[in-house]
Amino acid sequence: MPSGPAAHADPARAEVGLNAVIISVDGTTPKLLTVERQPHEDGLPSGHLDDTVDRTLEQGVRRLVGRETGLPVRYFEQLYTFGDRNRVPGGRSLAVAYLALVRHQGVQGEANPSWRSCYELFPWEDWRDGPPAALEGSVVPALERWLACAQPGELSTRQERAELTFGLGHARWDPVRVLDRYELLYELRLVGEAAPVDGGPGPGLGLPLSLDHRRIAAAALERLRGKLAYRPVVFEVLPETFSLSRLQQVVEALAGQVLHKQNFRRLVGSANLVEPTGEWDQRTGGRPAELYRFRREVLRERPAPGLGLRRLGGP
Amino acid sequence: MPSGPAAHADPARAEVGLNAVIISVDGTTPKLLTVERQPHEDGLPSGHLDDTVDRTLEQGVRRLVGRETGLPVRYFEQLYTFGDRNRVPGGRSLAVAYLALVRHQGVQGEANPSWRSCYELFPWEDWRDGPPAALEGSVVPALERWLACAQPGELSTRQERAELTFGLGHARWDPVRVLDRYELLYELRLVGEAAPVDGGPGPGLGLPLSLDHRRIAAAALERLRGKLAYRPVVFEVLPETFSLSRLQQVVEALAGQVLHKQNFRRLVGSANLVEPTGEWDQRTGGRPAELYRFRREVLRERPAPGLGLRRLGGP
DNA sequence: CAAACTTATACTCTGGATGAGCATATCCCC
DNA sequence: GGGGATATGCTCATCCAGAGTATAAGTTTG
Repeated sequence: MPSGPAAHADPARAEVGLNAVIISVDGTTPKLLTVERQPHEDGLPSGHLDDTVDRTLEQGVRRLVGRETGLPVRYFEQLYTFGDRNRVPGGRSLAVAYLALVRHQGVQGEANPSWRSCYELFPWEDWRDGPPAALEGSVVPALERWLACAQPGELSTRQERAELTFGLGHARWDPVRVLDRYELLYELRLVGEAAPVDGGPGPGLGLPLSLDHRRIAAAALERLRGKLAYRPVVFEVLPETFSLSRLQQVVEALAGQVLHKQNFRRLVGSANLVEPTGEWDQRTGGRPAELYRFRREVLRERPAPGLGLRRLGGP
Repeated sequence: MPSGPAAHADPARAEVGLNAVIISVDGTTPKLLTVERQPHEDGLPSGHLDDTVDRTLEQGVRRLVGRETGLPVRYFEQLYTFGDRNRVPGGRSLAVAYLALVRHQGVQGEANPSWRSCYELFPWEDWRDGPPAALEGSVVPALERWLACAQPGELSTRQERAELTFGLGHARWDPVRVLDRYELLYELRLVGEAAPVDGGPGPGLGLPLSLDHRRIAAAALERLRGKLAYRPVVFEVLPETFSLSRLQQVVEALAGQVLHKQNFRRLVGSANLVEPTGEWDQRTGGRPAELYRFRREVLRERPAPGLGLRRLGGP
């Protein structure tokens, strides 16, 4: 914020870019929206702040998402502002990134928007069917090479970092540390945006995006997973009514982890975030499930009590 | 981020402002640095991004802090980007706010920098000597008036929000919810920046700052208190060596809460964040205290294990 | 139609972390 | 050397998260 009207040397007016990481859950798959930025190169929906119409940053993002996707966004949250001069070719571009949550629905438009599984971008993040193949197959060997070529003094530090980041050794996998993991893989040149190292495994892990967009997506997934535990954000990707099993399914999809069913129910119940509707879902294939509704009043009670999952507890 | 070089209609170039909330601890008082922006009006150190010298946003803040205060900053963290068009008089100003931590030392300069107690700005946030006077004296009565004039449907919602935000009724005081509290007080017109309501208490609670700077400071304190629990940030305001009591004192100052001494030690010990130096502080006035040093290696182990205070546990 | 299976829901047990108190050690000051 | 103050070590109760077991209420199948 300027100390005065800053009349003199025109201090660095910068273009204000906006990026949106739009996330939804389709069945059991968490998805994010990409657009075609070049032929055969996808990236996040992006645009610029337009001073003539956007009163706030969030309104700018809202306009941008509307234009590129037409999706009705149910939740916005500012993620981070990127301002490195060398971040994009051609000089400074300041970009404010937002996380947006929507209920899943189809999209089409001239920018070729499409839904991508989050785990297409981050194949090592989905532990619902046990340790992901990408971990054992690519990450662990690469980590071992990285440890092998460490300076003697660095070794224990590298080792500890690797174990904590990827939950190896004694450490437990922490679903939230998405960005840490992406950045370590970037250092290891295991993801496509980083130029592959000689003799490294060919194409790189996961689907690359333009520029640093996959990094931004990692930050978004990290933020979302973190928030699941202490803010009621899941409900923004769910329909009006849902069974508790569906709620758990969606949380598991986003967290990339299976949860203990009974304990999940206990927590949801004690958090007082949902109320029964009296209706029942008959299409379960077993005993019908009661349908619940999010008690949206809790959003007014500002310190929203959260889902109760204090730590995303895995099995 | 631009889809192309954006040559055409010059999409909304904005001035990029920078704000810094510089925090340290002086004895048992957490302090933040203000500068004189107008005669008799203090605010946060602010400036603009300078494209010719600042390669990154953080470098811009570093330069700004250096110019206005000369303080050596030990930790930077981006807080939030404010972009409302009507935020400051005279059109859009985009401002990126940063939290900065320094070891305490004197400052002087032409902008009249001075250290202010955080609790001069937020008198209701310091619970170390029991419930703060400002709570009982001003906040609670104002909350009761606010509840009294609620619509019938709103009452329970308002009540729940008031209780959760300020730890009244069954709810416990949560040291982290600094911003929630400030914003509620702003709505109640209890803080000086908001125009006083008719019949409201005169001057408003706490020291006001320019524009929305006190709100930014609240966001900073909230972030810092939150981080105390899971990232080793306290050490950035402490000297190289310190006793465990001093460490606890500083945490208590920032958290605005007294902690159980024995449990604090247990946690610090198990978190493995500090190591004994073998030296002893003789000036304790009692049994000498062993001096410890932060194991700075843990910062390399990226998912920094945190202080162990999973919740800032009060008595 | 009954057995087998699937899914939902309820209750119990256990280990660990957290909150709180008691006890001891080592200094200073009088 | 006793009292006060601070540091440090240990124990106990409580709560909660993780994990297991049991029951209810449907669908599918022989």
